Amino acid sequence: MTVNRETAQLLERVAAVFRVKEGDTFRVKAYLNAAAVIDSLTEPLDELWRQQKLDTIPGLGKALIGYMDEYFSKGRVRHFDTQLKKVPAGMFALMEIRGVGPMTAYKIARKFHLKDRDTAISQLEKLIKDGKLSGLESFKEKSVERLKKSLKVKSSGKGRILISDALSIAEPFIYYLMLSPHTISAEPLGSLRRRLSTVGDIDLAINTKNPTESMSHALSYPQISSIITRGDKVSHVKLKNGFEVDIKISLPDDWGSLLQHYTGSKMHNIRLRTIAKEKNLSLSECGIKKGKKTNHFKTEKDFYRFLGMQMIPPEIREGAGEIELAQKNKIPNLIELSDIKGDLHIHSNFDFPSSHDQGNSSLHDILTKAEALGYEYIGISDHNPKYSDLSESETENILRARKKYLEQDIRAYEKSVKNRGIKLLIGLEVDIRPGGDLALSDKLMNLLDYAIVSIHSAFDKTREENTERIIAALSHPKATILGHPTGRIINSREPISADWENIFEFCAKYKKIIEVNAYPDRMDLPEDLIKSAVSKGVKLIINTDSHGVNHMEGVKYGVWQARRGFATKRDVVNSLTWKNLQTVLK
DNA sequence: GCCGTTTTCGGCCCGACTGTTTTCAGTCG
Repeated sequence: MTVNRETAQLLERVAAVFRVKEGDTFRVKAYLNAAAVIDSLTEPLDELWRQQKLDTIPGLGKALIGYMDEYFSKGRVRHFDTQLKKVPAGMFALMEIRGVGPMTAYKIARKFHLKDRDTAISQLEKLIKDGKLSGLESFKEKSVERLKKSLKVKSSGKGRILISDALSIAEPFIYYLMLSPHTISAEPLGSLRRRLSTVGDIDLAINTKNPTESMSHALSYPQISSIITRGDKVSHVKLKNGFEVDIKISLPDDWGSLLQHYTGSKMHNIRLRTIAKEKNLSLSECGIKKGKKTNHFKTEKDFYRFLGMQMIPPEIREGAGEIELAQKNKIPNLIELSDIKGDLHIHSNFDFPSSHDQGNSSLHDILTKAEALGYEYIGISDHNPKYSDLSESETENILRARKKYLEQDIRAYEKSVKNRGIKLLIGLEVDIRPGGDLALSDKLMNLLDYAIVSIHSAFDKTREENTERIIAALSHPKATILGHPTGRIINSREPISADWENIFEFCAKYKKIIEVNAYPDRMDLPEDLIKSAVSKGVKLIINTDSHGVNHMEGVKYGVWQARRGFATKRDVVNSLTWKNLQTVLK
């Protein structure tokens, strides 16, 4: 578990104790809000604490910052320990079951003395089996059945998945929804619509004049294994592949309100409603209430306009200042997929002793795909030849042979299809070694059109060491691009620790380019670092890191990620024409 | 607990769904 999730969970548990032990619901809200904010951070909380930047996090005030100080310096918080001791610890395990909140969990854990977090669930299962649970106050047959169902779901439940995987589940469902003559339109909602790199639940919305028919059509989707809740406006189902999907329905007159409401984020909506409340407006998925009159909205643009602000793109609705910008009409024109004119991080299948995995597509296939994507140029950036096994002259021979091979290939391609003249750059992805030197000599670096430099080893160096090695690597004149900067692999490897402000200042000064790697399990840079880079005037490049032509279509993930970091066309060098790109790479 | 272009006090988003409590509490997003 990451440090952010651990800390958020601690706050959630303390909040749960406050919830069941005293009446102060606003303190509970404050703790849960802080937990949600910490969860949404992409930088590790302990890192921010070391840099004394906790006071920049909204929702953390004097008291909580004090507790965080204690937590990170001593490993525990006395006040929290005192609170947590007031309840049987088994309740925290029960709270992980869907439909079981603090009150229910506490009621069960107290009655049956579930004191152990690790065994509480199995004890609960036994209690149900023995029929002892229905003895509880206001917990009858139906509640037990519901609990049983949730326990089943829990055991096969899945965590957050990559946006690419979420889309592959959502898109066939949306296609199915469109088959109904009652469906006017259908869209993803929530984190999927905001294009987060990972998605928990999949939410889908249906725009229809016949809600009853549309809901029953949706619930007949053949991939559904069970219907968890069923309502006129909202239903919740589980698919055969184990993922859960929320289905929301709206009439055309309320489509804008519904999209706005369920796209969130929660923080965005809370912020928006707090502002609206000051004008005596009440916001919900049903529209905007002013006194007794409810205003309806067919589009989100109308919804935001009514509130006196610009339409806010879904990707930046995180309650992180975008509302204030929209009120001042200052939402930037975010980069779009159609702005992208090329991809400079593509691995080919040219065969040589490479330091890491090679691509599996030929240049011919890569060019064909590039043309389909409407590109003006591409760059081939295979990994450098093995550093320790080869002499400099052997490496040189490989690089020269590769250049010859690729150039032959592009000439053959041009002849065969009379293409529009896609320009080819022959580059390399060069390892940044643990000490900051490159895995290619200065002399050989000069054979390249450009180099992407990336960390592929020694991820656990200190913040200072990583900062130094990255700056050292980027100091080579040919090292123009820093590839997948943080090295994170979502759900499997943490980002490296580095002083990014320092690195970005170096990049701005020496015109080095930071990659936004669009590979779905990388999505690297994280969005808050993109924001920081953009604010310092650093140029970005959105690359796919393709190891096969099908990966090249994934550029959209990088564009979405860049949008989440407030990047505009001006910030992204592969939106430049071929001519202008060449001057940037020089 | 947090927060502030009407505020350092007095507010704190809003509604759907479920089950059981005949008017609401708990949970979720």
